[in-house]
Amino acid sequence: MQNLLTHIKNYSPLSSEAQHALQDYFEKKTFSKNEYLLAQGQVCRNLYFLEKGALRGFYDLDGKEITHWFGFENDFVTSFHSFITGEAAVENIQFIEGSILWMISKETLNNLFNQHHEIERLVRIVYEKYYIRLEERFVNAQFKAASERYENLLLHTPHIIERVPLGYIASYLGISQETLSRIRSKF
Amino acid sequence: MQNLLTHIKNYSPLSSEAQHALQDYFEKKTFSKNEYLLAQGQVCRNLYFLEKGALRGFYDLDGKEITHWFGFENDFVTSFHSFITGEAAVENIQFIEGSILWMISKETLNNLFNQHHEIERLVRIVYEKYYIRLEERFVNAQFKAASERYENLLLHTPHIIERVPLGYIASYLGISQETLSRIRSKF
DNA sequence: GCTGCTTTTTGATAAATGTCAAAAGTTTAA
DNA sequence: TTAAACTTTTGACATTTATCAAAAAGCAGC
Repeated sequence: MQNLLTHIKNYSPLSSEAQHALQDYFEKKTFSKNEYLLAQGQVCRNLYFLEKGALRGFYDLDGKEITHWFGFENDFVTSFHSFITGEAAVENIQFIEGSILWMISKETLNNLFNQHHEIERLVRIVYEKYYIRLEERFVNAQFKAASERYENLLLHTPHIIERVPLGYIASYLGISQETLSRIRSKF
Repeated sequence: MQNLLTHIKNYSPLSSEAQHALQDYFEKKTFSKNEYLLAQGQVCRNLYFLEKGALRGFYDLDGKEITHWFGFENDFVTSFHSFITGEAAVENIQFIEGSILWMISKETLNNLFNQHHEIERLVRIVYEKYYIRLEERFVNAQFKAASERYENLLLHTPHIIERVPLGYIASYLGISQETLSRIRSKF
C-alpha cells in the first residue's frame, strides 16, 4: 500500500484525509501466473494498481491471441474501454507473473471523487499521462518500421524484453513472431 | 459559445456558476484556411474548442508531412503532448478550412479547476473519452490491413473523406498516397 | 473555354513483412 | 535423466505495401 501512495503522490499531492480514504478503500489482491484478471465479455468495473508482477492485455483475432499492452510495477491497470463505458470488454487480462495488486471499484472511486476533489484531480492527471503515453505508442505503431519499433523497445522499455515471452512481444509490436525473430538475429 | 456549452454538458452537468466562469474565460478566435494554429517547436499553452471548420495535426518525417489527426466541429484540440508536459511541440496544427474556435489557456483552466470541482470533473471525463478514442485508433492502426483501415474510415468517419484532401488521408491511415488510391479504385 | 498548377491515378519494380512447414532449442515434470 | 511439450529460429515462397516516374484528371484564374 505504501508503494501505491508513494507512487500516486508523484502525480499530484494529497492531503492526509485523502490518503486515508484511499487506504480505506483500495483492497489488496494476489494472483498467480497465468490467472486471468478479466475475461473477454465481462464488464471491468474496477481499477487496479499493480504493485508487483506483470500482466498483459490481449484479444482474439481469428483464433490468434493479439497482445496489445503490458502492465508492470506501478502501472494502473484496467480494461479502459470497458471501465469507462461500462460495456463488455473485448480483451482479456492475464498475469504473466505472480502479482500483487490493489483494487478499487469504479463506484467507490466515484464516491471518493465527490468527497475529495484532489482525488479526482489525481485521476485527471493520470489520464493525461496515460494519454500521451498511448499517443507515443500510436505514432510509433503507425509510422515506424518493424525493426525501428523493436529498437525503440530495446531502448526505452528493455524490461519488456527481459520479462515477456517472444510471442507476446511480436504481437505487441504488431509483427509476426518470425519477423521478430529475424529482426533480433540482426543485432 | 452556446455550441461549446451545449456540447460540454453532454460530458458532465455544470452549475450555472461554472457555465458563467467558462463563458468569461473562453476567448473566440477565427482563422482562415491554411493558417497555422501552432508551429512545431512552440509550446502549446492553450486548449481549443473547434466550433466550426476543420484542421489537422502533422509533423515532418524526412521532409514529408505526416498528418496524424484531424479535428472537426465540437472537437477539443491542442497539441496534447506539449500542452500536458509544457515541452515544445513536435507537430504543427494547420487549418484545412476557415474555422471558428474558442481558446482557453492552461493557466486559466487550472485556476478554474481550483474554483470549480465540476470543471475539473468535466475535463477528467473528456480525457476518458479521448483516451478510448485514441485506443481504438491505435488498435486499428497496428492490427488491421490498410484496406480495412480505409473501410473503417468510410464506415465510421465519412466526413473525413468528404472534407480532406487525399494526400492527408493517406498519411492519417499510415499508407502511401498511391496505395490509398489503389484501395479506393477497388470500391 | 484555355493555361498552368496541383492532385490523383496508373504502371513497373523493389522492399518489407506474412505464412506455412519444419528444424533446433528450452523447459517441465515424471 | 529423459521424453514430451512448448518456444524460437530458419527456409521457401506469397502477399502487401512502398517507391519512383509518368500520365491523367481536376481546378483556379484569366
